This record gives sequence, structure tokens and C-alpha cells, in this order.
Amino acid sequence: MIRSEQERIRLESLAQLRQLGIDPYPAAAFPVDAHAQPLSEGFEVDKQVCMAGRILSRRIMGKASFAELQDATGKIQIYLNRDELCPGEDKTLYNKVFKKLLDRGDIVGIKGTTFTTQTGEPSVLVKELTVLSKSIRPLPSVKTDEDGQVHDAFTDPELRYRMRYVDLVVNPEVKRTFEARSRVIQAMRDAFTEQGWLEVDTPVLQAIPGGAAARPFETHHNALDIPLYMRIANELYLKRLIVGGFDGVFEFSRNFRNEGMDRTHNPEFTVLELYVAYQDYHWMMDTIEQLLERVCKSVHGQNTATLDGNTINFAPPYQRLPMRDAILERSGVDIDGLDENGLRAACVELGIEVDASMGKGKLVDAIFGEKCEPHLIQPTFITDYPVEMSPLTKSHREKPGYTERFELFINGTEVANAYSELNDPIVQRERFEDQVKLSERGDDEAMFIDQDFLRALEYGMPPTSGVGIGVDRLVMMLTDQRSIQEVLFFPQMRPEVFRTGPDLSALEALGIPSEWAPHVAAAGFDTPESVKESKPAALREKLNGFRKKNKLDLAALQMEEVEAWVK
RNA sequence: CACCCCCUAGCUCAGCUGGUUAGAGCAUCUCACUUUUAAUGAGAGGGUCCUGGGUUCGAGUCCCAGAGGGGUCACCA
Repeated sequence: MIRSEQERIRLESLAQLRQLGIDPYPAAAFPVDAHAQPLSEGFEVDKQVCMAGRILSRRIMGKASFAELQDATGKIQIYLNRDELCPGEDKTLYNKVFKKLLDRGDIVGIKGTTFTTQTGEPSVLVKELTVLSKSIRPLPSVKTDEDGQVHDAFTDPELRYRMRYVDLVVNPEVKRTFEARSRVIQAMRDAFTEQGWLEVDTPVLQAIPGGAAARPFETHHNALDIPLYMRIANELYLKRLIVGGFDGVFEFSRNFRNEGMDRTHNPEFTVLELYVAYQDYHWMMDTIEQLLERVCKSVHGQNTATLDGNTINFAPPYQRLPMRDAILERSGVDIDGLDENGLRAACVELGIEVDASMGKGKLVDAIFGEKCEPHLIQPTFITDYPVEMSPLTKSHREKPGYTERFELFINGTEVANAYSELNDPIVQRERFEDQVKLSERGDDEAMFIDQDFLRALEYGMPPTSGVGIGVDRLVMMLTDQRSIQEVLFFPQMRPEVFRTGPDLSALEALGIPSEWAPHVAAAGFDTPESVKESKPAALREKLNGFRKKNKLDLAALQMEEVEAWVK
């Protein structure tokens, strides 16, 4: 493995720590009794503390030094004085271990006394120093100046997502985002549990990927020798549980969809699904309003949040706008009474692309998505979707051709989707059969028929209202993030190509001098085989060219030497 | 899917119309320094300019292909 200069120096320091009898990775627990943020908030001097964390910076001034120690809660300054740390004759711990062998990024434990420096900074005077973990790789050197300006920030999205651990260490605001995510989920869980609703787990591997219109990931079960699908939704399973007699069930469901990736889509994403018996979609709108206000307060301490420069107000009530009215208002098209051909003509007129596989539902969705969605900034319930778009939804009690469904839009993005659930088994079977027809027309996202789900409905499901909330998107909205990747610890990326690194000793075994081996590897001949397979003349020419290009301080290779390696 | 852009030191970035030995700040190393906080002062080291071809006397720079990433768009939540 080729290591950078800084890494080699750190590895050497690691070896020297061992020589001094210091284990750089000790097994023993280090019981801390104080943390940076609480300590500095209620700061008192002359307090004995035991803390642990990562050294983020060091300012060494001869016999005294300051360092920043970062723990889970934040940073605190520590002060190391040679004679305080080493009261006896032996000053090794300060002069050698702290000043020479420790680096930015190392994890240490300290025991000491709190005090305030001349400049008024709350600090800890270190009396004991324990190495807890030596860091081999240098952290990016992010610095913040007195005006709060960040310098040399670690910002490359690829590096940040691939090495989230580094991102979290050097970019504290990233931690805040994920803490907010946790609070969002906790607030929802608390709200539901208080109502007596049951948190449940349902299958991720499904023989029939139902409950939504999407392309699934397919896998294979060897023992049963059948295809299985990663769930695209858990809806049909939760409804089975309502059939079984629970009044309310919810699940934070990781769903998987084999579709595009962009700043609002990741192949796996989290949806909160909630089903409550004996309720309808009007009740659900009230419930969601109250829930989101609570969630917003749990993150921000108030019921507003800033998003893309807009102030989003999560306090109820939210506007409730039937889809037909929304489309009429924004496009002038009245979808009421238009058949499929009429809708297709309207799309063409509005400049919206259509194709032959699109049924009535998809055509309406196309107009709505194009003309209405971007304008829905404040939380808005769009209600009463055409029946063709909603195969799992109960028909509207008053409006023929529509269903009792709503979606919640915030900042132009769908955040929640809810119905009065269809519980008529005969109608549900017909709706599935319509989906099969769509599938035959080439709509590869149309739903599959789930016979067992129909059987469950035939046993009788109470009137039920259900909702799905896109947790990732909601977190984006509450943390003012523009990309879903910023609210997922490990967003999906192309697999990284790792060069596992050449085996230098194997190269040396061929007779390659140790001073040449790393360069031979760096020049592309990183295995004994690759050396053996090359022609000596060409290899020599390439290596001498590499030597010249990189100005290596080595004698040019002679033909006889190279021939000896290849032989 | 399509189009556009990016890739140079550990990090953030310069590098002009192709032309000496590829630069800066931070980081690293050496030395000095007992209350600093983007510590300071003096000095030093560190590069497969993403990869592979091509054009050229000469390529970080121009051309072609590829990898990776970002953006817009389509599909989707």
C-alpha cells in the first residue's frame, strides 16, 4: 500500500509510541465524566474532569500548548503545561508524546482541572494524558476564523458522502442535520405511541411487490427457488394488520425502488406509514397538520422553518385544495368530464409530453406535476384524485370519478400521501384488474395483483385511513437541505474502485531493490506477474522514463538489472 | 435517457495564447517560544497534473476515448 508522506510519518510515530511502552489502541475503558458542550455552557473553574475526544488542532508554544478537544457534544480547549503534565524529572509525556508523536485527529483521554485563560476561554488544565487511538490519516484542515468564516472547508460532495465519518468530524453542521433527522423520527414515534398505536415490522422481501407503482429490485431465494422483490411499499401488509384487529399500526419502512437517482431520489428511502381504523382522510389531514407542527417544534423549537429562503409555516390549518381546482386554476383545463383522449389533447396543448402507454391517471398527473406542483410552497393538501390514479383508494363519497385521497406538498415537493383506504374487496379486485390492463399496454409500473391481500379484504377491513410520509424529504424541508444525499448518512454511490495496493515485498522478492520497488509499483507494475509479463527493454524504458518524469533520486536502471527481475 | 461542467500536494484552490525545474494558503517536518485561539517567527520536504491514446520539437494546457463526480432534464417519492 502506497502511503502519503504524512501517513508514513504518523505510522512512524505509532511505532515510537509502542517503543515507549504506550499502547496506541488500549483495550481498557476510559470512563468520562464530562462533555465539552455542557461543561462550557455551565462553566465553573476548579472542577475535576475526565474527558475524551479527538484532537482537532494544536498550538504549541514551547513548554505550554493549547489544543482543541472535540467530543460528541462539541469542542473545548485543553491546556497542556510541561511541568503540570510531567511533575517529575521525566518530561517525555509532554516533550515527546504530546509534542512529537500525537497529531491532529488522534483520540485522547484527559484528566484535569477547569480554568479560564487570560483571554477568557474556558479550558481544562491537563494533569493526565492517555492515548486512546492513534490516527494514521490526516484530517482535512478546516479552520474557522474569528469572523466565523470557514477556510479550506471539506466540501467535495463525493468525498463527503463516501467518507461520511470524515465529514462528520470536520463539518459540525452535518451532525446537526442528522440529529434533526433523529428528532423528526422520534417526534413521530412519540406522537403515535401516545395514541396507543402499535409500531410494527413487516416483510422487506416480498413475493409480490405491492402497494405502490414502481420498479422493484429483484432478488432470488435459493431454498425456495423463487424470485423475491425488495419492498417498494409496505402498505398492503399494514392493511392486513388492520384486518387482524389492530386499531392503529405504523412502521418506519425502508423502501427500495429501482429507478433514477437525483437530489430528491435515492434507491432506498424511508417512509413512515400509518393506518388507523374507523377514520377517514379528513381526520387524517387534521392529524398530519398537528403532527408536522409537533415535528417542526421538536427540531426548531417553533412552528416555522426556513427553506430555500422561504419561511414555511407548519402551524395548522393547511390549505385544502381539490386537485381539479388546482389544475383548473393553473392551466385552465377542467379535467372533470374529459376522457382519456380529451386529456391527451389538453396535454399536447400545454406542451406536456405524452406517450401511448399513459392512461387517464398518468395524464392528469402529468398536467398537475407540470403546472401545479412547483407553486405549492406552503404546506398544502391536494385532495380528491381521479380514481384512475389511485387504485387502493376508496371512491369519493360525493364526487363520482374521484377518490378520497390527499397528498401534502411543501416547497413544490410531495411529502405525504393519504387515503380513505379502499376496503370493498370486489371494487379492489376490479381496480387491480384495471392495473393489469395498464401493464399490458406497456406501463411497467402498474401494480401486480396480490391475491392474498384481496383474500384479507374479503374477511373484512374496517373503514381505515392511511398515510405515508416521505421521511427523508420531510427532514430535507426541516433542515433546509436541497439534496436527499445530505439527509442520508450513506447515500447510494457508484462503488469506489480501491487500489488494494501493491505487495512491495513480492516485488522485492523478484530482486527489485527496495528503493525501486515503490516506484515500480507506482509506474503501474504493482504485481510480480505484471513485471514478469513485460518485456525487459520496454519495462526498463518505462521505469527510466518514470524516474525522469518524477525526478527520482536513483540511478537509471541498467538492462542487466531489469532482465534479472523478469527471468 | 440526453446535454453541460469538473477532476492539479493531505485539504481548499491558482496555473493566461501549448514553452524554463507546476505554484499559493492551510496541513506536515526541523528549530525557537510557559495563556494561545485561523498562535507566531525562521527554514525544509511533499505531485502518476484521473486513466489510456493522439497532435506537436515540446502537453497540466489542444484533440479522441474511458473512469469518477457535479448540474439540468426525463422517470419516480
